[in-house]
Amino acid sequence: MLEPSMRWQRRKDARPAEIINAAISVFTEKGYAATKLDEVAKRAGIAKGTLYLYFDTKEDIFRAAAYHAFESNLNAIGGADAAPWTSLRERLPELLLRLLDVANENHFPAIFRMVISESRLFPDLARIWHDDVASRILDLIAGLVIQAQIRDEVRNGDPRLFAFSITGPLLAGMLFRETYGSFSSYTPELQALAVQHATTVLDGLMLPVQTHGNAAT
Amino acid sequence: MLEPSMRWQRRKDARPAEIINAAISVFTEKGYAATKLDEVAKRAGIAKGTLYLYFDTKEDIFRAAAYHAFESNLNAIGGADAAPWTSLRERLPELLLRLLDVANENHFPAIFRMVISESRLFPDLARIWHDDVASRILDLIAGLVIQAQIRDEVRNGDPRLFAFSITGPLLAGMLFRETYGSFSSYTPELQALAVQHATTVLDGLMLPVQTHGNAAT
Amino acid sequence: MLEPSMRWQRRKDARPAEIINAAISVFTEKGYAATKLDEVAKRAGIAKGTLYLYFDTKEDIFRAAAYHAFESNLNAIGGADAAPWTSLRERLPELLLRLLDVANENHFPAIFRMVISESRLFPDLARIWHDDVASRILDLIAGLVIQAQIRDEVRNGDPRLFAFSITGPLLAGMLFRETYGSFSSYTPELQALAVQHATTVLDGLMLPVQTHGNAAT
Amino acid sequence: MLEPSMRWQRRKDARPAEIINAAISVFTEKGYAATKLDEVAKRAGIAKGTLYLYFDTKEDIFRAAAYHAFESNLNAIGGADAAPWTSLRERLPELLLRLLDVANENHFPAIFRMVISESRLFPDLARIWHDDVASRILDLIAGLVIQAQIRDEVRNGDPRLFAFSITGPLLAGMLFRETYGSFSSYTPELQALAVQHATTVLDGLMLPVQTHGNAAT
DNA sequence: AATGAATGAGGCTTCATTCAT
DNA sequence: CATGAATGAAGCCTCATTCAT
Repeated sequence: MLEPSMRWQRRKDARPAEIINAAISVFTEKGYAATKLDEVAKRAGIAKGTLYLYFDTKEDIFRAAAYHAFESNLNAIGGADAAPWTSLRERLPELLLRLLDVANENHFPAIFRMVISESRLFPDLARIWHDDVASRILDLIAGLVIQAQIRDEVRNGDPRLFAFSITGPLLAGMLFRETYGSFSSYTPELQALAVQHATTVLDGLMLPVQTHGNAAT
Repeated sequence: MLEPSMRWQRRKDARPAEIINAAISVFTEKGYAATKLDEVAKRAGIAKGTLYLYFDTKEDIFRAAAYHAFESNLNAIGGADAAPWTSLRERLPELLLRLLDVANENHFPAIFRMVISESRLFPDLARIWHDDVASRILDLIAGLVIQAQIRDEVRNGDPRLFAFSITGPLLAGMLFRETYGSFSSYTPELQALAVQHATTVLDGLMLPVQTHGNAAT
Repeated sequence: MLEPSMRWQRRKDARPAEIINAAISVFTEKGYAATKLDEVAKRAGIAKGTLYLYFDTKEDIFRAAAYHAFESNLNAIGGADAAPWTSLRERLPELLLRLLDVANENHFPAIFRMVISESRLFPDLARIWHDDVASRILDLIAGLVIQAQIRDEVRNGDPRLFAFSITGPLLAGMLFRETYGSFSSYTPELQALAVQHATTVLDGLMLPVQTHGNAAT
Repeated sequence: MLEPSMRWQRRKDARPAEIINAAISVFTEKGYAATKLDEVAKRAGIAKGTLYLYFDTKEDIFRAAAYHAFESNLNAIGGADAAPWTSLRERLPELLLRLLDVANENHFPAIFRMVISESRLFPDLARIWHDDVASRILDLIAGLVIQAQIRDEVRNGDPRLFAFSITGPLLAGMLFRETYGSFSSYTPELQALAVQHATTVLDGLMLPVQTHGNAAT
């Protein structure tokens, strides 16, 4: 009596998730306008009309897919914050690597790219991504900077701009791979970028000036 | 090796600049798919049919507009390279500010955003942008880094990744403004970001440890 | 000559009355095209698929519903004919009132309206309604008129056209209420119309001319 | 110089009317839902897409067609009112005949039938028809009755219900022809109906009771 | 017999493209 | 050269019908 038609029931429950996953893959690949619902349905292994049993419009499907994609990234952000309090110097390298992992696991680059692409057509989605993902990451980093400033570990300066200095290169690297990855002869290795940038942003590019010799021309 | 930009010079002079400019404005605003040729024609002050006297398809118009937009950025890159050789420390702050100015003058953020958005639909355009704009900027910066490394001004490390450390935050800031600018309560001031980031990336976030001796290795 | 209504008796008993009743209610409310079988099923308290155990197509359901609705009106007509023979003057008022009652009891106005609406799409249904309902009512009235003419009670004239004179106002009143009833500030009271029209059609609108003598009571 | 492209211009001006005429013919024939815009376009001699140069939606086309159809009937009503003041007895016969002519010239029966059919889907249209056409005709007739009552020409009674007595048979006759005309073996001749009904409604069906003989059983 | 999830043909609507003027 | 009315292919969406359970 509990499951009168278990297989169907299970499908019915699973359908929305299947559709959303298919939708995410097509929307991130083609963009909203160039996505045909036939294609979404095909990837979900169903007929076009079946989509409408679970969603009302193409826009609805897109929103549901976006929300879902946002959510996984949103949830992941909290996890990155769990580290114990140590100095920024000790913490930053692993934090950047962890952000990278989390980002890749959650298709962050592709979704971020989609947000950029569709933000004009769906400003509310861009706002949600901004509020729930982008701003949170920046706040997380800026918060660490502020505490390090309080501890006199980090120099004076706008912590929010420091957050851009810290995360910007990784973001740029992700977008580079996402946008040119299919053909660029040189694509940045993100792990290496994270490691090197952690050192760079902490201690700077400059070598200490040699006390006896001269530095530049 | 002659002029790679020759590619899109073809027939350029035969095409009214108004169409190209109108097209750039609409395409960057709405994206390729959401752009209607009616709108392009209206902004160009001509009838829709007239577009077809100069271009064969919507795609052609888009390519021409993109080429033209690329070109202005491409030309601007050379100018940024004209500075005399001084130390990176002296040069970087002004270079970043100059890049910022040049970028804004040439609508770099909007065009970059468009390239990101349409790179899947027009991979060849993304490749051209990559080859002629993105890679050149990175090469320019990486070149400066290499020279500074040779002079023992800059520490060892992958110069290309250093180029990401140097330019990434500005890029991220531009995209932030471009994408969330219309509603974000906090948008980074790019001038301030350039100035602060120049210092940050040169000397690092860290304050020298105030013990008694010297700060870093 | 046997039973023309036999046509739609076929399989009638095999079909749940709930479906037919639900169908009548939806079809008369929305019309054929705007009726969704989902709605019919819901009103019948069954699943949509169950409809197809009893009917082959939407059209079948519509026909069955129409037949059923016709039948109740058809049966009712006979009843109206049961009165004993008296003069038309005595009989007409009560006949009109009775027709009105019978019509309302059998949802005649709504069904008539449906017949009018769908007669182009289902001319065979319109024909059945015409043969079995409309013509019979007209024949019934015309028959009374003819008998009254034979008795020199009623003036010469086409009895069929007289039947229109007798029944037309009531029909118009019903349609008026059916079509504009939901918003008209003035809707005719059908009982009052029947009473007044009976007098009007029997004796005319005109008052006897007041010359010297008097004509009627 | 006045007409740079006269034929096109003329077409552009004429298009809406052509479309509306085609639309009226299809909508009155098939009803709103069963009408395909392909069919409307075909009858208008244009492609489907062309409809959208002049109207926004199917509903818009329907409304425009309905308004146009209403308007011609509305305009016609005024004309029927132009007669000089005489007695109702003298005036009614010609008035009914004129109403008939006017109705037929303006496709009144078909449009009325359409209003009945679509009044649920377009209650606002039904209201307009009610306010501008149906009520006006009734008011016109009721007004004549009232004046005749004031002149002691017509008996006491609700003038509005009298208006139903006067016009209802003609309306019923029109609907009869409209609905069953294609197959009915007997369809009322409307001219004859108008003439006979004028007499009937003025003087009644009844013959004056014979002074010496007796009439009925 | 009953269910209701799934299907896909068909209609409305958009807009790049054509072409008569 | 320029126009803008006209076109029709293509995509979203609905809903009658099917079918696995």
